[in-house]
Amino acid sequence: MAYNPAEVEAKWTKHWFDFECFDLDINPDKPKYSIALPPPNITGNLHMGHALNGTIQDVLIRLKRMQGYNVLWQPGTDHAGISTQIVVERMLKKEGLNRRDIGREKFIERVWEWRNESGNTILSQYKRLGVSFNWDRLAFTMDPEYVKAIYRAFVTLYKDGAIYRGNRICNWCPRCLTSLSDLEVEHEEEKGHLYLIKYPLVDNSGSLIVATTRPETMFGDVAVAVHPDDDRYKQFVGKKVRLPLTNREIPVIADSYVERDFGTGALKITPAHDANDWEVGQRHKLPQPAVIDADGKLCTNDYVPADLQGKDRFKVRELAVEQLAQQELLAETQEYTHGVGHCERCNTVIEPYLSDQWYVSMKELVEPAIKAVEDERIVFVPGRYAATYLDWMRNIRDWCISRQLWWGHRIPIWTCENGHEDAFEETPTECTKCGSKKFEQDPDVLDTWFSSALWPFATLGWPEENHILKEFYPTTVLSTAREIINLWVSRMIFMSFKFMKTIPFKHVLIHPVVQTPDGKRMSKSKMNAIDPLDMIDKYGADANRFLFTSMGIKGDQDVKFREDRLDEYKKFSNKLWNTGRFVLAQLEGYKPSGIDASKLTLADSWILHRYNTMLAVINEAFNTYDFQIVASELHTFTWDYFCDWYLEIAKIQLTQEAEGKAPESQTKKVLHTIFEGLMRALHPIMPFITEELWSLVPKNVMFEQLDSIMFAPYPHQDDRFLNPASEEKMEFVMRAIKTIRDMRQTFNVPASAEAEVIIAVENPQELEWLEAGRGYIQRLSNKINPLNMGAALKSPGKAAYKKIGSATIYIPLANLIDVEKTKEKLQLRITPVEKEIAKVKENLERPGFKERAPKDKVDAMVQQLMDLYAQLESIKAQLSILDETA
RNA sequence: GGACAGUUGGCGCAGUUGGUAGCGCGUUUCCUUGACAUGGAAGAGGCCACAGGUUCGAAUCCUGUACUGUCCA
Repeated sequence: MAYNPAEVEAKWTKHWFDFECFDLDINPDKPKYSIALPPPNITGNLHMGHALNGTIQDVLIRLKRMQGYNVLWQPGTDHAGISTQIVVERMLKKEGLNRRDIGREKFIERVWEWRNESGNTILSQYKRLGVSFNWDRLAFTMDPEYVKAIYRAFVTLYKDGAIYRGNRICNWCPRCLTSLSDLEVEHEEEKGHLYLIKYPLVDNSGSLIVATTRPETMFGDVAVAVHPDDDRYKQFVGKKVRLPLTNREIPVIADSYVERDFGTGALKITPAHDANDWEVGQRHKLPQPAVIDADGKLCTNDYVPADLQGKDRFKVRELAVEQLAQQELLAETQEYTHGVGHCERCNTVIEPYLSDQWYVSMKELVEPAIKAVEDERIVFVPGRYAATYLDWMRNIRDWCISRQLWWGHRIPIWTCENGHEDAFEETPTECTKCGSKKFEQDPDVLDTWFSSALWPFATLGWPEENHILKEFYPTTVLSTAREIINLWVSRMIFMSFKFMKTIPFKHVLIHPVVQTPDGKRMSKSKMNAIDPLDMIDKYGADANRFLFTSMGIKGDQDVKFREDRLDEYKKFSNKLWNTGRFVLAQLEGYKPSGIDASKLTLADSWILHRYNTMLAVINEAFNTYDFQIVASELHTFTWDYFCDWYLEIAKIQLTQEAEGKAPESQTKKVLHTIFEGLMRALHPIMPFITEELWSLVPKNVMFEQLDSIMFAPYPHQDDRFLNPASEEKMEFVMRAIKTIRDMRQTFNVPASAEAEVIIAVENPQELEWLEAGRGYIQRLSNKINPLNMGAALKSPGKAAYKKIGSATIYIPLANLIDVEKTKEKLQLRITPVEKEIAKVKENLERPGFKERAPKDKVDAMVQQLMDLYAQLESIKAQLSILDETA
């Protein structure tokens, strides 16, 4: 019977909500653990990054809840100024309207309507993953309480002089019609051209050739700059050139900003349309004529030739180049690849634009935030990302926080009729300076990241001081993507120091980027993104979560997404399911009770030992966020040890017991202990299937009362069941079994044929071990009859044989096999062993080895060589026996 | 241009302090045995990107090169 994830997932999602399992429960006696979910944007859809990150956080939250912590996982969304505005503007466009047609107030109403209908899509998508958010605490950056926090923060910073208005070049998106911070600009390598343009000297003594990628800005040129030490141009400094196409005269200046090796070493200076040029212009007190407007069109003013006014900047680039060529002022056009800034949201090419914007001064804010990471009060995992963060923070520039949008938090700066400007947390009634009652509010809104920067404490109620903030702040872990380190993590840290006087979180987990199977970044525009919801439909939420867990944190930067890995974990879900069906069938009517350690069989002791050592390993791996280890340990234990070996042995023990051939065993108790515990151990990773199976397992009274496995304790190593000796014994027995299986196949003994097996054992201890495992050997080595084991047994003559330890295993071949085929198979085994022997011999005979290497290493290698010789001899002897048989 | 990371069997990845290279998928052979064919058993398959260096010994440590990816300019 196959596992059906859809059914189980729907059932338990409903149960968890019906029983309010996800509501915040504050128990003052428990230690606290908290995580603030990086708020997805209301226009977003769940992508692989969300799914991976959501899984990591949920694994931690479920683990800590089971480990007895009082956990808070704060969910919510952010209002995403630009993205949301774009979405609603697009809807208006379909109605033939734009936002100015309906006005600011109506427009914002429309945005709220859209948000209330569609803004929680991503949260319901998260639900499919099984995340255990505190769903009763959903927050939104436009909630009235949250807005209070933003205005408190803004006004405080303003009063402290940390927020100021600046007139300078900002990143401008001519499509969104707003400024952007440096981080919202994406640089892409693009093939363009480097145009070499002749600027004739006014005194007719020749011309300077300047290099530019943007000839359309030339109308705003106010100078040509050369490096002061550049001998090629020294003589021209102070002279004037005539700006082509306009005939305006501009000076040649010297500035060490110019790179002599770039282009021709002569640079046009356009202060209004280039950030670096703006600085050069400031130094030389040059004017800043604007020639491109907010829409990205050439201005209608005296600087721009009449025939180009009002035309698009890219069109003008073509036209200008054409005209220059006609006038023989275009010296050369070179192919040139360079980085071009694009709007992160709409991909329009960014236009550097001179305007008034609001800035946050970073210098002081950043200081404690840098120190906290240097002192490791905040730890990045993997640690190398601390360098990324510190590098950014140490070279940080002031933050442009105003956006020319309507959707967002309107900047709370008000100016009275007499021109007095101030910041207010609430709409002012009276000017603080002149008592005027007439005000106008700044039209711009705040950068969405300004509000996100307050997320960890604003969601907990700040600026109100309440017990939740007190109990759960600072949060424990922040888990996020690395491209967000500068954009968000850094800002949360300095805002937390400013307003909470402490760190916002202790550990910052940076998860890998989920790439396409061929190692490319997934993106909607490239149409190569894989939808995690499709994957959940196809393979189940638990399989997806297991995959994400195995991608883990560890040290990886990128992981390639491959669907066949999901298929593997779907199979694992199915394996668990069927294991559950088998175990539950055995446990019908079983009442949990303690294990009597004195009655354990070899296999019982062994599996209990393995189980408990695994628990120690995964608990340790969780502490170091090494989720790969957690996933692989659980997978290996479940499948390779519990299913492949113990369950098969349990069948033997239970049959013998049922037939009265053995005394009452501990088998059911062991099956119960391990299976029940395994469900709890797997639960943080695979919440659905473990909840279903656990609900069916017989449980003790305490567990029976719980609404969910998520409230049961997480298993940990129980020292009473540690038994390393059982491992040594059992491994020897398993080796014997594997050897017999191998021999049967090597010698082509048909699976249906009963074979006699004789094991001669010199070492009495090994004989004892094999005797303890006699029943297992007989059954698991397939159709063995009879099985003779003893110290003084002799070779039965014409038989296949193989040595393990002091034991020689014989299988009389009689008429069981095809001699020629078997010889071929054996021949193939000689070369690898001979190669190995040569390698080890080379090691041993290497000059200096025996003298310098530690003795145990030398001994081990000698032993190894002897084993290899024995193997080789054995194969050769087998061949000669086969020859005789033929 | 600067920084970080990766390069191990056909594919995706593990390899802790240097000491016979492991796992999953795929592949070959065998097995319709009452938990599971989304399964079980046994195999085949690798000079660990390249070039130097340290060492008795390097996938592992150091230096450089190439390619891939990401972040920041």
